[in-house]
Amino acid sequence: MPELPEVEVTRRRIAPVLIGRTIARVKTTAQSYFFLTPPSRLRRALLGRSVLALARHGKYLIASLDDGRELLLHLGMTGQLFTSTVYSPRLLSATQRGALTPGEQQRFRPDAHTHLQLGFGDSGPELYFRDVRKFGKVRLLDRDTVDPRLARLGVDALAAKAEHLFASARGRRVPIKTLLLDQSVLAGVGNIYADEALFLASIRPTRAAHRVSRVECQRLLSALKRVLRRSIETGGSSINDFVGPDGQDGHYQDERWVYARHTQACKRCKTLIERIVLGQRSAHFCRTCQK
DNA sequence: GTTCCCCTGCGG
DNA sequence: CCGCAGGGGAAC
Repeated sequence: MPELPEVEVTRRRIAPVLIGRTIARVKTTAQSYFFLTPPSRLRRALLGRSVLALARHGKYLIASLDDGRELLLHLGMTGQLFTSTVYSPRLLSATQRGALTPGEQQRFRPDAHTHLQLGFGDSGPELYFRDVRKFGKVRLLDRDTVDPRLARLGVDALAAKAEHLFASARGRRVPIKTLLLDQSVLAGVGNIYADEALFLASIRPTRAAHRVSRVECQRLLSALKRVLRRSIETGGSSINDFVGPDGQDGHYQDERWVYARHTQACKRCKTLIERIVLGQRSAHFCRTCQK
């Protein structure tokens, strides 16, 4: 679900309510592969700690603890990180939503999908990490240890240079979209923004990476950065599950050109947007605008 | 390189 | 019942 913009929106809104507060209560669900660090160890390690800084690399959030350790967070497909002061229907299942009378609000109640709850030594809001599908990840990193997942990440997409993309594409026969989604090439790009950037650069997602010229790589990366920045500005994309940490939906979905618009007319040329499958993921494009 | 898997819920 | 979902890793 969340790509770079949604993770960055989350980081910016969570940081002020997380940094500098002493963790006084930790609750977790039972062990599952969501926990790369066993929940019992996580509870012990976090108690009494505070967070000094919250950074992002690609789709990972990295909280620096005051004892030199780090907490890695990944939202996977359905991860939601938010505070107890928020309310959003996206935090409820459809059944629960249906039981609400229109306009009714209720405080979030931690449920079986709320895998991590942090309470603090003041009267301020608690922090929740909820994830229905459990594709998200939490890991405690000891001082001076390197997480192999982080180590494999390429340059953050917002900091990348076109020459890097071109060099990474050379000799690669994979579809250009598959290359964009490769986190060891550009960290942070996911399905929505790969499709959107390829549309804006007029390149078909299926084109072999080595057939994308240097100039096209420049256009592609510049389109990608533009799309990512604009999405951050508008609070990210709320198409299925994403809810901002303050409970607000993002609005970038209103500006998309192709993602999940298959069977609808291209906003530029009226050709029907197509949906194909590429590397087990859906890809959306306009065959008139993209070559 | 593909292919399958992890998991839960929604909508046709 | 089936297919689908902003993720990623491991196994052929």
